[in-house]
Amino acid sequence: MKMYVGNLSYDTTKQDIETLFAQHGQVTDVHVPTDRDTGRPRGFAFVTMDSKQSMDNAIGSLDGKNVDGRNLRVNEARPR
DNA sequence: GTTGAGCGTT
Repeated sequence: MKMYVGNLSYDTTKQDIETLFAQHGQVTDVHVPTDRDTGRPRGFAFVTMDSKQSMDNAIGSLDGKNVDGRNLRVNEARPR
């Protein structure tokens, strides 16, 4: 139950994401990768939820949502 | 600014 959250503002934190997604289902994990060289957020994140239902619900409600001046992109994550 | 790490040879 992993999904990709892209087009994030660099001001959006892990905490912000967790709060957003928790409103649509049970969030089990949030990961915000930072650039290995610059230490800067990369502008996207990964959220894991407890079920596909939660995931679909969150995607349907949050994809395209304007947060911090940017429209979120939410969909199922690709394999790493 | 669009698909995760870190160690250090998988």
